Amino acid sequence: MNEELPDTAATDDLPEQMRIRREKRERLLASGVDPYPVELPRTHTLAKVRAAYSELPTDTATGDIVGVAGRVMFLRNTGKLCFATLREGDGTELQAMLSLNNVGEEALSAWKSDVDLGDYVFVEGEVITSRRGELSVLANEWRMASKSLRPLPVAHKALSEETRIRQRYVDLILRPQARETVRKRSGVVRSLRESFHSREYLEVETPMLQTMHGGAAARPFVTHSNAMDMDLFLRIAPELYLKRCVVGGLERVFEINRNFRNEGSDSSHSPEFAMLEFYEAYGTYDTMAALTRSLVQEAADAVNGSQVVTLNDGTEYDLSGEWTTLTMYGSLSEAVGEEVTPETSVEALRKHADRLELSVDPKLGHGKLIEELWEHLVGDHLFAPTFVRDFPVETSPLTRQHRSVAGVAEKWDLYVRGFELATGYSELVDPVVERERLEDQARLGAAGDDEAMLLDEDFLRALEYGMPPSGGVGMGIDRLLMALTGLGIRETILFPLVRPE
RNA sequence: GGGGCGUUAGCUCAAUCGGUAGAGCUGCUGACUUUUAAUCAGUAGGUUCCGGGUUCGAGCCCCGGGCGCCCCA
Repeated sequence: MNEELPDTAATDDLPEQMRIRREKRERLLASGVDPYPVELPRTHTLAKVRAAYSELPTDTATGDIVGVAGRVMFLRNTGKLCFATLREGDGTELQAMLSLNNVGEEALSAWKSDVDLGDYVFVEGEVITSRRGELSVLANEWRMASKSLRPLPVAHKALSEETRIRQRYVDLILRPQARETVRKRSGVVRSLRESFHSREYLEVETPMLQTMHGGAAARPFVTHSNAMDMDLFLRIAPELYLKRCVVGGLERVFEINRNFRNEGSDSSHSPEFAMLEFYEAYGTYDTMAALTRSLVQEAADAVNGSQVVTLNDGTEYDLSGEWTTLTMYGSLSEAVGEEVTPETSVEALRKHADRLELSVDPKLGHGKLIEELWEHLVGDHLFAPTFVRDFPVETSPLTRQHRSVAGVAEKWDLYVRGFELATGYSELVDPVVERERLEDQARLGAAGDDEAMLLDEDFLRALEYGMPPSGGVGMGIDRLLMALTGLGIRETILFPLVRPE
C-alpha cells in the first residue's frame, strides 16, 4: 500500500479527520510532549484494578493511587468533568475520570483538545466509583501514550465483511467476537499440543519448501531458489516427511503448520491453511479414529468447557460420547436402495448418477464415481460427527488395502457439520506396493493430471528400510475452529489471503 | 471459466425518469462536574473505485478495467 507521508504537502490532501489528528500530534511535539513516549509509570493492568476493587460500592473513594493505560474507546467531555473508557488487550475496560478540581485547568483543557477516540492514554489517580457505580480512576495526571492518527469506524454499525478481513486489526479493536475467535484458536492449538504431549508424541517441523510435492492430490505453488537455480514447491502436505520420521524410529510424531494448495477459495477452503498431521507406529485406522475423537473432544472442553459447543448462531452442537461410524459402500447402498460394492460396474454406477440427475465427468472410474455418489447422497447430509470408512482402493493410492474386505482401503473421513474435518488411515508400508502406486500416480502426472504426484525416490528409499505398521491422520485446524464455533473459514483465519486493494 | 449483484463523506447507507450528491453516527466550535450510542446550539466534510464514450447535462446510460460478494461448472 502506498501510504501518504505525513509531511505538510500530503497532509493537505488528507480527509479532515485525519488531518486534525496529525495536527494534534504536531502540536504535542511542538510543545515538547512526546505523543509516543517510550515508557509509562503503569502500576496496574485494567484487569488488576477491576479484580482488586470488584466489590466497591457506588460513589466510593478508596484513597488508593494507581497508574493505568489503555485505548480510549469512549469519550464524554463535559465542562469540568471528563469521562473516558479505556480498554486493554483482553477486552477489559475501565473508566477514567478527569475533574477540574483534581487535574487543574491546563491538563483538563489539554485532555479535551488532544485526546481522540482510539488514542492510547495513561492516567494516574485514585480508584473510585462514580455516582452511577462505575469503577473508575479519578485522574491526578494524564499523558498521551500513543496518538492515533486514524479515526475508528463507528462502533454501532457493523463493519463490512471486506473491511473486517482486510483490516483485521480494526476488526479486533471493534468486535469482541473477533478477539474471542483468536483466543479460541490459540486455545485449540494449545489443547492439541497438550493432548499429544500427554500421549508421548513428539512435535516435529518438516520442510515447507520442497523439491518435490507429494502426500496429497492438489496443485502446488511453485517458487524458485536463486542460489540453487531450481524451482521449489510449497508443500501441499507434510505426510511423506512425517512417515520418514516414523521410519527413523520417531514412533509418535505430529506437526501443526501450514499447507499451501494452488486452488480456489470459498467458505471452507483457503489456499493457505493450517494442518495437523500425526502418525503413530502400531496404530491402525481404528485406534487413530478413537484418538482423533479424543483430540476434538479435549479441544472442545479446553475452549468451551464442554463437549456440547455453542455455535455462532446460538445453536448447540454435541461432540460428546461415541460418534457414528458408517462404511462408504454400506451407507451408499442404503441411500441408492440397491447393493453397491467394489465390484459394481462403472455402467451401473453411472446409471445411478443419471437417475439422480447428477452430472458426472464421463472419464470418472469406479472409485471417483463412488465418492461422487456418496458425497451427493450421504456426505452432504451428514451433520452429527460421523466417521465414514473403507474407501475405494483406487482413489486412496497411498493407503493400505483392507485386511479382510476386498477392493476397499483402510481409510476414513470424519464429517462434522457437513464438511470434512479429518481423514485417517492404516498406512501402506509395503515399499514394493507403495512404489507401484506412486509410479501410477507419476504416470497420471505425465498424462496431464495436475493433481497427481511426483515420484519421490527418497521417500521410497526410506520405506525400503522398513516402516512399522502405523496409523496416520490429517486434520484441518481452520476447519476444527469452524466446527467448534460455526464460523466461516475466513473468520477462523486471522489474515486470510485477499487481493491487494 | 460462465452468470448475477455491489463499489457514493472517516464508518454504515440513501439519492425517484439522466437534472443542485444527502442522512445517521463520527469530526470541528461553543455550553454543561456523574457520562454509559449523553443532551443542546452552530458547523465542516465528496476524484460518487479507475479510464474512455453518449448527452446541453452522468452517481445513474454505453464500452473497457480494478476490487468484493453470491450462484453455477
